[in-house]
Amino acid sequence: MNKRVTIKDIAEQAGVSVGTVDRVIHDRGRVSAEVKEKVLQVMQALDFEPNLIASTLAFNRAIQIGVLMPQLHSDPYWDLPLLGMRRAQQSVKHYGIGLFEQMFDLFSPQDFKKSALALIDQKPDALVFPPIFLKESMELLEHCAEVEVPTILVNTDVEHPQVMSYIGQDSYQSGVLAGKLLSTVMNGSGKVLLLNLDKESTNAKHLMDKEQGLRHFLAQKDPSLFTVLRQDVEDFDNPERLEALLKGLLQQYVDIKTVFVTNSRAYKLVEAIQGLSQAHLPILGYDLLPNNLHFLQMGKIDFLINQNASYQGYLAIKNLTDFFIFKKQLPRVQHLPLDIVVAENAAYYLQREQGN
Amino acid sequence: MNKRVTIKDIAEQAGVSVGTVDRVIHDRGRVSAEVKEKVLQVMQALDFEPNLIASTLAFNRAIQIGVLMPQLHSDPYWDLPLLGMRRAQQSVKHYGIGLFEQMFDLFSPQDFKKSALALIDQKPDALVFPPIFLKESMELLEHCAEVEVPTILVNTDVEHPQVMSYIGQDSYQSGVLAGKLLSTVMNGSGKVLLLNLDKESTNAKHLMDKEQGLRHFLAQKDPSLFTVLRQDVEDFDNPERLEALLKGLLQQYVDIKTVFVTNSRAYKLVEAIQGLSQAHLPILGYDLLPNNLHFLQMGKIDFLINQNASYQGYLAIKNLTDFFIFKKQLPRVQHLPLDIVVAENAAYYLQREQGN
DNA sequence: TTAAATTGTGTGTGCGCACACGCAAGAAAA
DNA sequence: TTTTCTTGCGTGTGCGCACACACAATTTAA
Repeated sequence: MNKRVTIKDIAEQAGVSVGTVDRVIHDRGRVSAEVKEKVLQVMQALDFEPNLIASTLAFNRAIQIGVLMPQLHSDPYWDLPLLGMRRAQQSVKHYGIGLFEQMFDLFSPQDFKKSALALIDQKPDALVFPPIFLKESMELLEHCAEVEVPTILVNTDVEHPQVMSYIGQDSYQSGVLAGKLLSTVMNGSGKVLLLNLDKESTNAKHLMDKEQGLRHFLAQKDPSLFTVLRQDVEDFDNPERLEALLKGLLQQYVDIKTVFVTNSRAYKLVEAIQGLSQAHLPILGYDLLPNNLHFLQMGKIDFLINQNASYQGYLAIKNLTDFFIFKKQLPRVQHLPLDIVVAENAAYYLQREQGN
Repeated sequence: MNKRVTIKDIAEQAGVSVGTVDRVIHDRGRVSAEVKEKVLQVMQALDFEPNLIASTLAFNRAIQIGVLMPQLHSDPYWDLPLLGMRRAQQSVKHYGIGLFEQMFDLFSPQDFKKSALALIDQKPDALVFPPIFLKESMELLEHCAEVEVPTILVNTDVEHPQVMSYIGQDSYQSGVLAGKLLSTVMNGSGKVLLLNLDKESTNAKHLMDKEQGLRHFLAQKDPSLFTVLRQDVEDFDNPERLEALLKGLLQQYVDIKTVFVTNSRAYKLVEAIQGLSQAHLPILGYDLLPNNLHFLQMGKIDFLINQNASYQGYLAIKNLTDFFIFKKQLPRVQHLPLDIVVAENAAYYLQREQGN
């Protein structure tokens, strides 16, 4: 049990005071070149690792993380990352990490902009948000650059020097994975109905990437056996229209063997076609929303790909703690696992979503 | 930003000294009933949460966790939890958490016993081990009870009052999951060849549970369509015998449509039957060993169920940190997710195994 | 009845570090 | 030359808590 090396040890060994060592460590200047060199040398020799516990205690400053997220309960998917962040905050609050939450209307770029400004006004030490609206997000990042606020993006990535880290899904690959799963249930050939149940522009990039991934996978398997039919539905909250649409498509294209819902709204499809009595139509969707899980257990949904939305939020806060408290470098991109969830292993993921 | 409540605040409010508050908090006695009551009341009223950072700093005592694991590199599976523990230790070492590692021969109960005694002699503050040998493990737990060392089990659970927590897989459910996956690739009917590539007794319980899970799932689907053929192979390190065995079985039972390798040794099967030229035989195995992943990418293995062996070790250490440092209650049982890993989503899990 | 043990309380020190301040010596400006 | 700045160091305090110790007031034992 060799005791840990402290700055006091360094000071003694180097023949200086702890104050000087401190100045070297924090590069505060006011140290002669020779002394600085000597101290660094001793630190190296003794393999000094600062005691982060003592450090944070002495630092004694609150770190406020600004969080800009869609209004809670406006969409079940978007609740997940926010709840993950709150859980993470609970577990790191003793480091003095706090959250400023600012919500915006999921479908209003103007509100996003307004909320962003309100948040920046609070002078947070860091910022976390999903760049749902590209133009407004770039403006926000510019603003962050000016006031030097490091930023973590969740859900969607965007290229900008101010972005310290992106935490989220790999949409293309999740399309590939969907292709793999769907092809195993299609018995050799058939058509995949790809349903985008989303408003234009909100997630355009992700949806396109998923489609690409799916198509590439199926093409590489055998383009003559597998085909894809895409259908965009902005009016996804209208069950009657959805049912009619699907009924029509299934009549028109008898080789539709399976449905790929490209976001977390598979449950809306299932709800809409409850009445449609016909042979089981395998459905693949995304994310462990309560409604999705319900239909998964009932056998109405066959696969869910879990994008770990809750964990995205959790990680964002954890990473910022690593950055501020433990002085760690963060990776520019962190893709989360694409969990394949079926009825038989859903319980574990659900538990994790809630507990972390 | 309402400042956090400190024991000093409590002391002032209660009209006593901080020493007294301290005695109340730690229940050290030497406080009159009325004063104690008053202090507790004030703590409640001010919603006092101790500053764990300051607490661990002042506590200033190393906590040593005894780790009893199979010899490193004796079996690729068993490396994973140990490496997970080491990673976890790195990330919590500033709390003064250290590991005493003691290795034992995976196939020798005597050596297990000897190593256990050696470890206990070091007087660790807690103990982590997989109860591979039931009898010897119960003895060890008795010993732990005497010297009052709390214990966390990994990989396998055992009922004993001294067991604070079990972290591991749910074998039965993983058999169910295997059944689900295999039935989707069997196209409606067929025989599953269940291969236990293990020495008697080492993991008997797990293997039986998995078989049960598989059988129950298939029976509930349709017992007339799906059958299971079990084959135990202790001599799994002999590729020739393995190849001959499989060849024979495939000739004898032409309806074998898929193979379920019940532990991490699927790669041994694949290596053995490389030569066997025949139609693709879907294989399901366990765990993200390098060899397994290699064959997964090549398409020789179709599914791996990830039991998160590395994460088991990681969690064990993390949980003990929560227990000792953050005074958290631990759940008696923590089942880890059963990740379904295919070539298309393997990368993420691999990354996590290495990084956590 | 006196000595010894116990109970109830306050004070003080240290954990390792961050940071403000003080102070001397030399450099630059007046 | 005197004054003001700058550079290069050391000292001191505090972060919030754990724990040892001191000491008076009892209570118990001898």
